[in-house]
Amino acid sequence: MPPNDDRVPLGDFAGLPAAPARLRSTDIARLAGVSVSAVSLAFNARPGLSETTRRRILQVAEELNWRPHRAARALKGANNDAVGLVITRPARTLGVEPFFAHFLSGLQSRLSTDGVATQLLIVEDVQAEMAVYRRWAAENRVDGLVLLDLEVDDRRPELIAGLRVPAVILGGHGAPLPLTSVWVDDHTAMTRILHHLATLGHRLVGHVSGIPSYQHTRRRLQALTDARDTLGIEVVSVATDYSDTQGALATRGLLTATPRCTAIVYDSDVMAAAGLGVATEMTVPVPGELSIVSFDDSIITRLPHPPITALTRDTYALGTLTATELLHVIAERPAPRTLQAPTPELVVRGSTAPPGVRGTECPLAGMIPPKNTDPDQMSADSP
Amino acid sequence: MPPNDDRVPLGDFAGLPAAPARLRSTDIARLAGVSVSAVSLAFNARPGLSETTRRRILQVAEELNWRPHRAARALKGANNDAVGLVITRPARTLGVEPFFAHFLSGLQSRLSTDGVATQLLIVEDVQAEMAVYRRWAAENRVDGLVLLDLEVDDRRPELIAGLRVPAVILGGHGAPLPLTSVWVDDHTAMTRILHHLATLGHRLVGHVSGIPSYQHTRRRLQALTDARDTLGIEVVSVATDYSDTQGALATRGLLTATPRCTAIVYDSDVMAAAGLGVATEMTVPVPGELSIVSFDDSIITRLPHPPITALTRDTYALGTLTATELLHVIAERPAPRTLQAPTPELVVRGSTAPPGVRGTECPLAGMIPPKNTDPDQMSADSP
DNA sequence: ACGGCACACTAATACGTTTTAGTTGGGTGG
DNA sequence: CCACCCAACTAAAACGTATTAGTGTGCCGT
Repeated sequence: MPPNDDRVPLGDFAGLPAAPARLRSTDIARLAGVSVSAVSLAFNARPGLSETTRRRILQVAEELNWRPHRAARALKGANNDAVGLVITRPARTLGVEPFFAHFLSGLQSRLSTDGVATQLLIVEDVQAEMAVYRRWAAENRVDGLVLLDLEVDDRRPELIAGLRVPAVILGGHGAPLPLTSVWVDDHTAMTRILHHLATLGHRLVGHVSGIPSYQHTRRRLQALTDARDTLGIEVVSVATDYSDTQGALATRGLLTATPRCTAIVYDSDVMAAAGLGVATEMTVPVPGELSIVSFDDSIITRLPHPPITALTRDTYALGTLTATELLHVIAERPAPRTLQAPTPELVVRGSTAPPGVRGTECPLAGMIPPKNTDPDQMSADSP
Repeated sequence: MPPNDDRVPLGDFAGLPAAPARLRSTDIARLAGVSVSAVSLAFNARPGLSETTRRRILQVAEELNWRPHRAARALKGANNDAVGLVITRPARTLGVEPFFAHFLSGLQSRLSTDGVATQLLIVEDVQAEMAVYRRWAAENRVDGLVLLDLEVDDRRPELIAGLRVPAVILGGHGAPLPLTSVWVDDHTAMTRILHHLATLGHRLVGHVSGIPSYQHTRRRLQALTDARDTLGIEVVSVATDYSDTQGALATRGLLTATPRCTAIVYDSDVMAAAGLGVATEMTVPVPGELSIVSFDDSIITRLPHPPITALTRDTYALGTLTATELLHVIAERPAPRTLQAPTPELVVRGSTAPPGVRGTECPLAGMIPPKNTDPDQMSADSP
């Protein structure tokens, strides 16, 4: 029996509840009076067709809203027009972290200009994450991958390189990596913060750090160690999981210790804001008796009073940069290289001041902007 | 020439830089001593194989990290294990809005339990969005779609229904829709806010609304109109695009008008926080002379001082609910139905109080939560 | 002892493209 | 006038799996 010649190729299905028959390239070919090969050539912009024929084919296809079936196309080794992004943090906390949303927006925005979509998946742990990479590679599901939160001794780059999937790592640096990497100079960035605090006169500084196994956390910690000699600053670091809960807890711990630090640096905006809340609650005036700096900037650091001094970087742009690099890796398969994103700049706001300046009898006076509406204190994003 | 019998099926490629040959079901079949059909039966859990054979096949596949090529599988009409989500808001603002991040987290988290990924795409306008739906449908790229931000005369549901793609709409209600929809009773929710304000004694209330063409915005506006008769409240509404900039602008406008409203309701948490900033800047005490309520709750409403009274809902759960429903629609293709998500509950915090109550000489006294540090207590003090 | 039948499995074909290897038909140079 | 070539197109062979229609077995009841 000849294959499905009984299909209605162009039924008038207006108003019919029955599903319309799927069009195939043969249908287009027939209507355009050419062969299927010609249709393929037209759609892939390959030479071997007269301009008139090509246009006729495309027009017929356009009229019928026909497009090559992507599975059939992928079967021949074509691109998937999709890149994968697997996230291993707990899903609940994901929405809280502005970094992800911004990064994802930038990433997807750049990819969209090439018609590439993002495959997003949330998993429990690194074990599951690696299983997903295996699966996707075996299934040929994505054209490329983005790796987040590179750890110290991370086995994922090796796995992915072995699977021969194009990928870009965010945050990798140091040991030669088998994959292209985009990284940020956290050391210099952290040093900027400490330099600011040292200039103000702070000598004992607290640090509420993120997950210590992440490479970028390590770079920040290294900067703290180096500052001891360079800037004469002593730093007490507390590790957390980036949650506001742990950020608050760590703050409470730092503020009850003696001698008490006069400034605290937070590895994320969420924790910084939570820390500010704790300080307020404990009636520790900010910035009168405690200066607060956030390593990450977002709406969360700009909204509280006082607004929080923070390192600002264009996370959205970091996403587009990563996307551009990934598209390049997919297209050209170049040798791995390491790319540096711009180092975050310090934006001084109301939460930092010289240490030990007591407020008036109203313990919160320092937090309240004076009657005048001096815009510099409120929102100006420059030192 | 026989097809690719020259391929090395099981080369020892350890350490070889050359890409390993892709395994196919024939390779697994040969190693397991069965036919390709048997491999297929094993992988699709179909009857017709002895348990021993099935296990042997699966084990061989496992050892080689082989999995059916998804394109070939999709060619036979199988699922894509991916649903599509097209977003039409400007990419830059996306990261700012916690709603999206939470919703997406919940959605993807639920989908992940079924191994389904999300295809994310950001586009410029509705025109482009509909083109994407057309393309994805023609290409057979996704198993289902999620529609956001349903507008008043929205043509998208009709299009998607015509394309025969399973889909779930978020926010649709009223006119019979051709697709399953998950909606929230914004009318009742808004009425809860207004009731709270009316009880406190407010009579003139400002409203900083979101995009007016959205259906959920319409429902909220209707509640405002109804409140005029029911609660004796007069409401002045200002339309914005959900950005903090426009939220601040609208607030400034409302606060300089005479007579000045004694409370402002914001359609989003970002705008509410921005509004609080403006009020502080203009030295309008909150909640002394101005009460502030946010329609959406997030970390942004909880962090400022005073923390902002808000309608709280589990956006994450809204995402999982939508995902569950979509998976159901994909699997069963039931007739369209309308599903109601839980109505948001009002959480009274420090930003609302009876109108016209001046504070002490320290204008922020009312804003500071008491010594206790229990966040639950901060939000549980309902009227 | 034999038809029948369930079971375990296989051969062959279909899915809808892309690609390779042709096949025309007309023009061109010698 | 012929050999040759090029442009324009087509026929047929992949791509890797799922499925349908079988093919042998061994077992059962009568």
